[in-house]
Amino acid sequence: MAHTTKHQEVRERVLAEVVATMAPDDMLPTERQLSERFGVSRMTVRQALNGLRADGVLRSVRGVGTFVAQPRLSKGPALTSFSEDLKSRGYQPTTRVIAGEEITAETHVAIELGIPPGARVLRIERLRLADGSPMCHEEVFLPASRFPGLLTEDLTHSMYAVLDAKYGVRLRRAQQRIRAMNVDARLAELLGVESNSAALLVTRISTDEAGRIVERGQSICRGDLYDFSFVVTRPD
Amino acid sequence: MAHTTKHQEVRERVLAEVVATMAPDDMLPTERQLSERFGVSRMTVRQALNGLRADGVLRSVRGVGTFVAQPRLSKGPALTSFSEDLKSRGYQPTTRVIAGEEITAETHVAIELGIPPGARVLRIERLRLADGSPMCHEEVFLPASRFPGLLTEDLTHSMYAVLDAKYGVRLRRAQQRIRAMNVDARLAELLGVESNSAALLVTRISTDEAGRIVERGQSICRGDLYDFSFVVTRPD
DNA sequence: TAGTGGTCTAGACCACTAA
DNA sequence: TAGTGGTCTAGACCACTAA
Repeated sequence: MAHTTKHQEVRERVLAEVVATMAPDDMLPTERQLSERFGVSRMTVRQALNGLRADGVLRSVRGVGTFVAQPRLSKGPALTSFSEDLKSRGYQPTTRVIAGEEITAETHVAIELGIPPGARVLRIERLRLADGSPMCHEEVFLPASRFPGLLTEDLTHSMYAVLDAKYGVRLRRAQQRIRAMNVDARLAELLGVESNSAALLVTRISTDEAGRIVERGQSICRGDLYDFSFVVTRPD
Repeated sequence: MAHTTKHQEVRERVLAEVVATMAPDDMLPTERQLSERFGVSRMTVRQALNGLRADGVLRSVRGVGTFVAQPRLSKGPALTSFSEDLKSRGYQPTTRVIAGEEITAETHVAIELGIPPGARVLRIERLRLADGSPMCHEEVFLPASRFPGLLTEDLTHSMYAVLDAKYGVRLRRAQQRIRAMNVDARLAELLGVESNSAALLVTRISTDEAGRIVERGQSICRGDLYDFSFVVTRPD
């Protein structure tokens, strides 16, 4: 893993050299000590620790210190690929690639990807099926510069697996948004439903382990076959 | 709202004085300009903007600028009432009670509530509006034995607040399920949309702090006005 | 080249705790 | 009082873009 910034390096070293040797609730060296030890300013240490605090690895108490957190139970829905999802439910996932092309990003896509407007992006349009029945229509945008040759890969299975195997990119989290929509005639035909049927429109912006935006994806899922379940809790 | 830090104040002022006057994809003043305008250092501006970036309000591109993100009038993963949701976004929530009655539970409702089939339940049907526009249609079932007199209460505001104030029942978590549906003619008229429009159908089973099931609710939310946003993470 | 956001420094002071 | 993390400053340089 190539690190480009000091705070990323500090983060890795804190994990490997400090946290790894400690138990939950142990107190870390102070920020000033870590700053001296790693030869960086305290603000840089804080940038590294803030990431670990946000990820639930550490927790800090003002006036006291910074502690190793209890190992976190995974909460909330998981980021899984369509292929994984269906396999774990006993279906046979297949994929029909409708389009794979390199184009100039529209403004809003570029901004969502965090790249300059006018930059080149890969657009991949696929139909995902379960046991041969269309389940959802998927359109994904990725920065072209980061994934050279992706379009020549086999995209009839998990694209996420290709990103990992070929580019070493592993998705870590995604911001998802769910809306309802009526499908138009073209989508209706692709999905095998009547025109104007209700569908779930799921858009997501996925980031890798370094927090960089990897893809902007959009899935249009058949309303009669798909639902999303999750638990919500009351904030205290 | 009492602000304790400069960057919180900067955040509020950026929202109120800058973002509020702009459209999605518009570019904000530069960080250096904001720093001068608000009389704080650039690092403090960045702390404020970083929060807004994390919240999806802004998006930045290195070498280019910082932009207003597409708006999301979205519901997060917290269990909040419709009334709370809308107030926190600056809308005026109102409620039209369509029905409030005590009936014999249908089998599947009883089972979802964990009460004997044939037990009495309260059925409350309401239309929820924001600034006078219909947002969603709500149908809630509660065990009648636990909430005597609920139907005579004022149900034109938050029902959850009534449950708390009158019965000491506070909802703690809910299992939610989101699907897409086409609205029928009656719902279309209530919601002020065309017949067959897509809507989000959200069903939930809510439990109190003791883990007892309190309600089985169903909201049909206008697809053009509502969405659900949440973050998913990859399990390790 | 000029301008942007991203990172980093070497301090300073503040709020809070006594882990 | 001593020590911690939290905030903030006034710079500097870097990576990147040409919105």
